[in-house]
Amino acid sequence: MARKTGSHSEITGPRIRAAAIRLFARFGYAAVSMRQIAGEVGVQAGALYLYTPDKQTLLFDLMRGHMQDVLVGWDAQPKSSDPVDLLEEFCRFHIRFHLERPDSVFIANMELRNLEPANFEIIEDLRKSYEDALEAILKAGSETKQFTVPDTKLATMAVIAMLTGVNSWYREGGRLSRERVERIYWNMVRRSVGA
Amino acid sequence: MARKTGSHSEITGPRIRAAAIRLFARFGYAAVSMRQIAGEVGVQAGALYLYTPDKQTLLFDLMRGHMQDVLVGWDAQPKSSDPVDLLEEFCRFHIRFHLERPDSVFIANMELRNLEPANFEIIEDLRKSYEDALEAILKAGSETKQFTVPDTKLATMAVIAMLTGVNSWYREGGRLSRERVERIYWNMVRRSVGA
DNA sequence: GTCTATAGAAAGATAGAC
DNA sequence: GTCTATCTTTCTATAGAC
Repeated sequence: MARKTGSHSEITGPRIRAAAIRLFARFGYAAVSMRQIAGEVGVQAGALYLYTPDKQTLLFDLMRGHMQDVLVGWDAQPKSSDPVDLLEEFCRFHIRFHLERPDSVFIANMELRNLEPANFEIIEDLRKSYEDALEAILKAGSETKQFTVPDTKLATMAVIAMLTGVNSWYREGGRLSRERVERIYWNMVRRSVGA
Repeated sequence: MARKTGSHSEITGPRIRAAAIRLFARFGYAAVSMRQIAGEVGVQAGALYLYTPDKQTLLFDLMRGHMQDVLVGWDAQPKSSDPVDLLEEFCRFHIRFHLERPDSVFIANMELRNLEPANFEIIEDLRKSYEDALEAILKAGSETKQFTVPDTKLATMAVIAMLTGVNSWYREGGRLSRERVERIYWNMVRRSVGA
C-alpha cells in the first residue's frame, strides 16, 4: 500500500494478456484498439508497449501460448495402449481442455488470417502437430481393425471439427453437464469411426 | 463502347458484393477498408455509398443473403420420406452447398460478432431455422428407432460442426473428389447417429 | 453514376516528463 | 513503470463538380 504508482511488471503483463484474450475473442483482433486493452487493464495505451513490441506480436504470443498449452496438456495426459481407449481419452481431453478456455480457442480458430505470414506458419505447424496426434490414434486403430475409416486424414479433420464445435453452443450450468456432454460426444465419435 | 464513364448500376452492385465477400473472407470485416473494396471494383470509395448506406449494412446484406440461400437451397431439394435417406440428402446437400461458396460460409461463421445487435438477431434466427431442419430429421428417425441419439439438439450441433468442417481443409482438385468426400462424411454421420 | 476533395474521428506507435 | 502529449496514418462517410 506504500505507492499509488510504481512497479507492477509482474502483475501488469498477465493482466494485459488476459484483457487482450477477452477483447480479441469478443470483438476480433482487428476491431480492438490498443487503447481498449489498456482501458481494461487500467493503464494508458503507451504503457502496453513495455510488454509487447506491437499489437501483432501480442496476438501471436497469445496464439502460440494457446497452441503450446494444448500440446503440453495432451502430452501430460495418462494414456492407454488400446486405440479405442486412447481415442476416448483424446475426445474427453479435447472437450475438457477447450471448454476450459473458450476465449483462447476462439482466437486460435478465428484470428489466423490476421497473423503475418511468418507467424502464421509457426501457428499452423503447432496445429498440425495436434492433428497428427489424433491421426496417429486413428491409424493405429485402423491397423488393428478396431476402427473402420477409409481415410484417416479426413476422419481426423471430421472428428476435430465435431469436438471443437462444442464450444459454439455449450454453456456452463446449462441443460447438460460437462461429463454428460463428454460421454455423448465420445459415443458419436466412437461410432463414427466404426469402433 | 460509346462511353468511358457513365451508368453501370446493374453491374457495379454485384461486383461490389463479390469483392466484399472475397475481401471480408480473406482479411476479416474489421480489417478491410471501403477503399480496398472500391479498389477491387475499380471505382472510388465514395461511389460505394450509392449501393450501400454504410459498411455495416453491406456486411449484414451479405450474411442475410447467404443464410437465405441456404434455406431456399434446402427447401428446393427433393426429399425422401425415410429419415435415413433424408439425413443422407441433408449431409450431401450441406457439403455440396458449402463447398460451392466457401467465402460466404466463412463470413457467415466468422463475422457474427461484427454485427450490430439488431442485425445479429436476424442472422441468428435464420441460422436457427437451418439447424431446426436437421433436428427435425434426427427427431423423426429417433421416434422410428432408426437413429440412436440421446439428445437431438446436441447431435444436431455435432453433425453440423462436422459437416461444415469440410470447408476448412477441402481444396478443389485435391486428393479426394467431392463425391468421395460426401460419401465418407455421410458414412461417418450415419454411424454417429447409430443408423 | 462516378469523380475529387475533405471533414472528422480514431488508430498504432513514440518521446520525454515524473 | 506509467503518464501525458503528440506524430503520422488511415479510416468512414459526405459534399459538390462533372
